[in-house]
Amino acid sequence: MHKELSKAERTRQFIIEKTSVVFNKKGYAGTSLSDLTEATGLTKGSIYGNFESKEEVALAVFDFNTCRTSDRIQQLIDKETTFHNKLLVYTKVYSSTALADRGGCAILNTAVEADDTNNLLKDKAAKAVLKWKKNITTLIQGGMDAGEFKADIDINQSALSIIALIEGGIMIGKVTGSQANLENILATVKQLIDQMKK
Amino acid sequence: MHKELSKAERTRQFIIEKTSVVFNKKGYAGTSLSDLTEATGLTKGSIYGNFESKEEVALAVFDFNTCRTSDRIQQLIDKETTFHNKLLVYTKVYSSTALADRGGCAILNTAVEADDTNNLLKDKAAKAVLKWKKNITTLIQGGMDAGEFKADIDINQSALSIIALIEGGIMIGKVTGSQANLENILATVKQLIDQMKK
DNA sequence: TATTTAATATACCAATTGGTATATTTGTGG
DNA sequence: CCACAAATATACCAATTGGTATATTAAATA
Repeated sequence: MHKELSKAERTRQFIIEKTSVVFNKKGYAGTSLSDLTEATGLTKGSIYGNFESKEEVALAVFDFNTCRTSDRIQQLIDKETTFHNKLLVYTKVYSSTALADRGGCAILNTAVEADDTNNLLKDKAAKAVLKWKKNITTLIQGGMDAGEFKADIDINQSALSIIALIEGGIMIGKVTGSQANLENILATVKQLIDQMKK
Repeated sequence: MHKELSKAERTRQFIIEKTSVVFNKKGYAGTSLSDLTEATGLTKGSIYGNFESKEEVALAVFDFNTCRTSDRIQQLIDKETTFHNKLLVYTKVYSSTALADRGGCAILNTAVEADDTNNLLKDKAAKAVLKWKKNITTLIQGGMDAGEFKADIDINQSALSIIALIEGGIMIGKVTGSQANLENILATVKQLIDQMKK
């Protein structure tokens, strides 16, 4: 009889979860192996038994961090019935949790650090942005097809602008230590979405 | 007779200029003293003769990088006569140079890296954001006072949203390697500014 | 030009880095 | 409960890290 997850698979997952915050806060270059052993309580040997390199841990952690939030968002979107309300989920989610104690948005952190230094991480961040964009454009298109939204919306521009506002808003909110600044920017996202309605 | 700049002051400036790109690309944690000696052609002793620490170099480099762009932007703003055109400078500047080879926006890079790791750098980034915000609110207020803009504009929200769009846009443009994505987002900035007009 | 001072280089430091080979422990099927 | 394999820990490695004390060179001054 085999278990759902082997011991090794569980340890791998354990390492990913325990190091996800420190990687997101300190970045790839700023996180040392000591940080990893400290966060997990495991030794270097144990970590290198489950991962080839620090980079492989970071890549797995990025997937964990992004899936974590995108899964949660998708759940909330599925609950909503109108496309307008589905889109508004983004303003609500990031209003409540973005500045919490997990180090902010993994996509933003990874994209900014990796774009000139690490192609594997950069590619992952780019794919995450484009997947997010795709989700938004699908929702807008759905709203247009359903007659809920105007017919002349520039879908790409709208989707990219929503993402840019949210990511820029998180950066500004975190660095200025002001939730109010983030809320102000999310209000613009809401206006953008409201303007789509017929 | 004393020169404009002492030898030491000139060397200090030389170090700042030569290391500004590597700091902006690799980040504070990712930049080593070897990077600094390599970029300058000087030795560690020489660098530590002019700076107390790697951190002090990074702080000076941040000021250099931000002044560099803000000075250039201010020059372009001063040339314009209407407040509408003054605001539009931001869309034009970041369209042409943001993704160039200097590592992107120093404010964005520093804010994202430092917000959980280095308070001195974080404070500098926060002040730079707030100074930028102040410049924009002043321009919007000027446009309102001059009767150029509507009277019911939420100045803070507008200023913060313009910054968020630009910074988010730079992040997206760089990580996806697409100038077009950035242009799309800057088009939204332009729309926001256009909507202010009476 | 001689002297002093400022600027830079050399040579070192302990600590930490990412990584690995080997030993030990733990869990599991027969 | 034994044997085997998988998982983890120990003990090490060379290289690099940020930083410093001292020696050397260059520049200013008298």
